[in-house]
Amino acid sequence: MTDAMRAVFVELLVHGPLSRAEVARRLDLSPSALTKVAKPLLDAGYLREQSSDGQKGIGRPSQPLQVDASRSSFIGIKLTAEELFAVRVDLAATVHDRFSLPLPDHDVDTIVEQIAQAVRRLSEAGDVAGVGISLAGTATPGDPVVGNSPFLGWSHVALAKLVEDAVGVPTVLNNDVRALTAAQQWFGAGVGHSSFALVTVGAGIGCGLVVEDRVVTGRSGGTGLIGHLAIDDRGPLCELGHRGCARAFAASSAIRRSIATTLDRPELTFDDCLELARQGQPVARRVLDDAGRALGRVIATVANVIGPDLVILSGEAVHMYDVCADALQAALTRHTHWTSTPVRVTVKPFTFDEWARGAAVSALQHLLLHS
Amino acid sequence: MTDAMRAVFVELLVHGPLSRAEVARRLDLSPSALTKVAKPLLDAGYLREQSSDGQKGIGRPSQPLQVDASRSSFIGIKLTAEELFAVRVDLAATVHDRFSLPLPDHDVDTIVEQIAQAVRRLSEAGDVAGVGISLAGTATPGDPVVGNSPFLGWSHVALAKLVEDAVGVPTVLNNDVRALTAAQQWFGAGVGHSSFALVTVGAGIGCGLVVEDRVVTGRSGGTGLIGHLAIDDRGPLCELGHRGCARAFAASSAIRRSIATTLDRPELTFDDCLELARQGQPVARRVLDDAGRALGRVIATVANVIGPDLVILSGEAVHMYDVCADALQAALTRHTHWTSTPVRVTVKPFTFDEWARGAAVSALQHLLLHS
DNA sequence: GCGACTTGCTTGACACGGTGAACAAAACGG
DNA sequence: CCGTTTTGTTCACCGTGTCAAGCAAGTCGC
Repeated sequence: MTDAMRAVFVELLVHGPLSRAEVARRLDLSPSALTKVAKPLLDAGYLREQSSDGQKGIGRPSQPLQVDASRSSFIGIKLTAEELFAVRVDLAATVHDRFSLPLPDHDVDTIVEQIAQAVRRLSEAGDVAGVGISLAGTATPGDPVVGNSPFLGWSHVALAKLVEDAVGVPTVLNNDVRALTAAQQWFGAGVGHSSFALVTVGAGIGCGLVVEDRVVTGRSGGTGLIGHLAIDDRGPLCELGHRGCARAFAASSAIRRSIATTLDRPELTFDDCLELARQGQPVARRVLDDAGRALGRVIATVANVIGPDLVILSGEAVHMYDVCADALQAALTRHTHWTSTPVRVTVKPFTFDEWARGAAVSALQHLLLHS
Repeated sequence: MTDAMRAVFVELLVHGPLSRAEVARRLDLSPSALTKVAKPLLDAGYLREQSSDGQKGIGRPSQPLQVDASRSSFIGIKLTAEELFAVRVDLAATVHDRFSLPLPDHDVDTIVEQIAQAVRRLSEAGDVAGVGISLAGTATPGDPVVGNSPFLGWSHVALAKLVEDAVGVPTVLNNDVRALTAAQQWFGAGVGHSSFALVTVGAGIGCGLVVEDRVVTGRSGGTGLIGHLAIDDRGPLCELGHRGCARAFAASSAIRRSIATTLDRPELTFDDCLELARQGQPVARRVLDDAGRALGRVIATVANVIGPDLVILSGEAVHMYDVCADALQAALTRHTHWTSTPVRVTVKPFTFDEWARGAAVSALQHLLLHS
């Protein structure tokens, strides 16, 4: 696998079917290089030649090349405190199968065994080229060790090596938000943008960054630690005792708790709260406006600091967006630096699969680019 | 000039004298490649061979290579509303000469003529390989056009082309903070860090970023727009009407004004104010503590978002650091995300030359890497 | 309907940057 | 003085991509 082959393959994988000529232009290669490079990929079945373009135009019609996505599979696994979610995806990151298992305890051996079981179960349909594991905490592709994971109580656990030994498949670790960012970069709203941010809302608030086509890994794996960004020092308290930080305003649990306690209706779920706000219930309305404002300000802060082309909003609680969109956009405009126009915000609907899918894409990316 | 030659040259330029073997290891090249690559650079006089290492050790002693910094010169120019500051530097970014001119008006032709005059004056001592121009506003190396410069009242001015035509030397534009960041990356505190942030304090508050060894250029050239980051919505007003934004707390003019008006002593300079705070004058003390807190929070925000190895603090007003270090560090610790340790902050003394020097380094970097 | 034109793709000779193996050089240490 | 270690050089070679040329397959104009 030469550099050019990798680049051609990735270009076709990410930017869909393209003619050789077009790929050559994009990668700044000669047309002849493309014939030469595409040949072995076609022979090996990684690429297919689409019959005709359909596009009428002057000159010889192009014969677009396309990646045969079914040519190999990856497994992605997201670890949470209670459960393990696994998916099997093809090269285009389409989910073909899923599986989940409870995690009875946080013992390393137990978890490795559960992971191995999930991998075996999802490998029944055919060979798997790589396994990606994502979790909240410090982990990076290229390092087989989980640095620190508060929710599992782990530090310095060589998880990738243990799993590799157990299942015999190359294994890549990553932080969950960064994995999701990788998925957006190649197969989501980030395609075509060399620089974007992904902001997630859910149990917490996270942020992943892509700068000049590279997923950013900060010092000791920590980037996008915006959950505790201070918004208003008279706001509600978060679990760490900060007053008015972003997650105290906008995390789903904080929103639910705030509305449920004020209304003295402890049975309310998060979605009930959204519904109340939609109906105009004043307390719910106010809490969600505050949440929207906080998110708008978080997004503005990220946008001011790094100047991304685009901010993608996602996470388990993104569906709250339509309830607080006005407050969010207003705050975004208000806090955007005066020399810029507000950054474009794209809302990406979320299913819980996304976390595991991100892990799979993370493995795919790493194995494709660094081996 | 092959890629390898460029890489070797840059490695030697930035990381001082190194033996061929060491360079080969760092750049992942074979030793033989190094002999081959170094030959033409030595012959052309761009590299010199240091006689002996001095380092005693086993094995054949190494013959370190070193860039002959005097081999070529660059001119850097910083434009402000009233004046133009120019310096001539060598390849190691050492300033050898300086020159300044007033800018009678902001007419494009006038300014081009003044720039040409400065370049001619500084070229008397010998040929110049490139000119870099930095200014507050949107400009990037690689684009000959100044997108927008509020203080000059310019938009879409092809300054680089005009200057190139006038002086016959390749010309590179850049935003001033980004140019300063480039200088720190190759010749300052950023050397050896693949990811760092530069925060400047002075008339405004700015921020430049280096992520994975690349100076970040955001959407339409805007990165690090942290001057108006909201700190406390009960704080002082800035000139744009924001209450309690970073520059309303920590810009030098804001600090001076705040102390001078409270004490009703309009004659006080910024440095007088620092002296008062040093002596414990309560009003000055409070204003500078607030400024330190604001800066600490700005730094924490940047550090949380991108996770740099290091934050370099600089700018015309950095010398205020020793007056507000405690407040700054306290705020930094308080607002750093709980899973991280506070980022290391390095204070870089500042002379006004630095802006122009940054412009020169910016040109040097761009011409070396992209041609 | 035929040639002119345009664009896509392929072929084969070739240039060139970098590697690997072998070796020379320059120190140290017993 | 000879092994050991590390640095640096030489030279044959290989592999990757370019260049020039030509073929392929369509549209356009007359």
